[in-house]
Amino acid sequence: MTAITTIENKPEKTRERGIDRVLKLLAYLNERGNPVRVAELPKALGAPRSTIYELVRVLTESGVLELSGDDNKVYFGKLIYLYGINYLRENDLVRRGSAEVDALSKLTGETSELCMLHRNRQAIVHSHSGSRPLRISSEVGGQIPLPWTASGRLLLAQMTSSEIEALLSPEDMILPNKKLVAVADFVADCIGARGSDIVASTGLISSFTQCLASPIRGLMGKFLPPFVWCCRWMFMATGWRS
Amino acid sequence: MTAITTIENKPEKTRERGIDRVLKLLAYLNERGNPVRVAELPKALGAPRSTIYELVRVLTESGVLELSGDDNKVYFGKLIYLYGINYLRENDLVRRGSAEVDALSKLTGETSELCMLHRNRQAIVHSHSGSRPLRISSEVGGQIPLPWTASGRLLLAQMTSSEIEALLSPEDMILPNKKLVAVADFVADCIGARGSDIVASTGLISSFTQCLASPIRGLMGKFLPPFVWCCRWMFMATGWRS
DNA sequence: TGGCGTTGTCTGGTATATCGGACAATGATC
DNA sequence: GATCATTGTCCGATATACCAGACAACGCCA
Repeated sequence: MTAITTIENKPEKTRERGIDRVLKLLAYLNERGNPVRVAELPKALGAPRSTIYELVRVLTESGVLELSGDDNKVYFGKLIYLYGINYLRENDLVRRGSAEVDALSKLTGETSELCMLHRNRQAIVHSHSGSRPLRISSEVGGQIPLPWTASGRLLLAQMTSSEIEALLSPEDMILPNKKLVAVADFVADCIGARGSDIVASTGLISSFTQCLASPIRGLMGKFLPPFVWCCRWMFMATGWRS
Repeated sequence: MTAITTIENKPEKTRERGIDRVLKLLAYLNERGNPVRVAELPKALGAPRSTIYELVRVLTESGVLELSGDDNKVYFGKLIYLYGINYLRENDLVRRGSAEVDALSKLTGETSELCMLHRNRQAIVHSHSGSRPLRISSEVGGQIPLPWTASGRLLLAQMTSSEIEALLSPEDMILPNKKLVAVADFVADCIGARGSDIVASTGLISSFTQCLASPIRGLMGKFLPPFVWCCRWMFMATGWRS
């Protein structure tokens, strides 16, 4: 469910600092969402082969990345997971939000998820699948195009039209059912979601699916900077019980 | 529950690559387990002030780290969390292990935790608190001295005596009740745990507490390299029901 | 079996990141 | 108000990381 993008391979002869390359490498792996062959990283990241092999060596030695499989694929390692759960110790939002999502899912029997805006996608931070035999859910860590869901509209509700348009890529405007979402319509939906406590969408990901999304606000009703969080429910329309 | 260590500040005039400094910085924050003032990092990491301020700037800009509070403290950012949950997509062990831990906790009513060996500590990867009014648990992400628990003994069971001794620091041999664990006794416990399916300890962290630990093995009964995983139960002795 | 493309490692040159130290701003103390 | 210690930024020198390109090994294909 994730789109693959390749970083522009500008043949400009500027050296790049190793740290910057590492950050891009991690972002790329996150964007891909699965292990990637080391050999394809130089081209994907627009970096020299020797540089990439050396960075991967350093990062796998430290445990930040791990090599897997027979064809020299690389992905996030357990150290990153360990560091990541440290984040929760100082950030109640994800912990409490996850607990609320679990509770909501049990209450309604439907898939509930905690999402955040990450770059130009929505990232699934926590997910609790519904209990009904037929249900839909996203994979935790996955990144979904914003135009596909009500939560996508809600996450962009506080932005200006030009800010919203800057985040959209042509391939993300195409729904899984191949239908095209008009940019103008999507922008209007986002702006229309402004100030709403709940936003709904129907039949975007597939027929009969509905998405309800609700913003997570900070104190005094303000959105948490940078306005990235929301809670959403994904369910088959036929099974909803209020 | 974490011990604070400072990286040796050797005044050797060797420059250090930025990536290496970043990895040490992340490891230090993980070890500390809470936000740290940026100003104390140079000394803690044995690095020049300008270098550290620059690295922190780059990492906070990218979202890997976040600044918090009024006194310029830094800790892991949401990007690290996001990258970390990606790890789960390709690593069933943590996901299934966490589910098992949850199930075990519900079954027994006691605190259950998934742990791994990380450097010279045991790291709490997942925890599910018991349901009884009085219960003990560790904080996810926290790192606990190995001599304090049965799981510590189990995690080191496959090592040689000298390997075990190399991992022990004097301050970790002191229990929360101020009693000193003899290195020789601890090493004997570890070696004694070899091949066991379950290891128990009583009254280490506090009187009346018991810890049961069980190894997580790979196929063919082998420990998963590098033999880092186990599941443990922490409970008050008076409440145990088999 | 030979040719080809890809992968992974290695090496020396040079562009620049790292560093020490200077300096200004800030807050605490006397 | 002066002094002191600490913090955070800045700058030029230089140690070295980054890079292009060479090379060996490997697998695939005709």
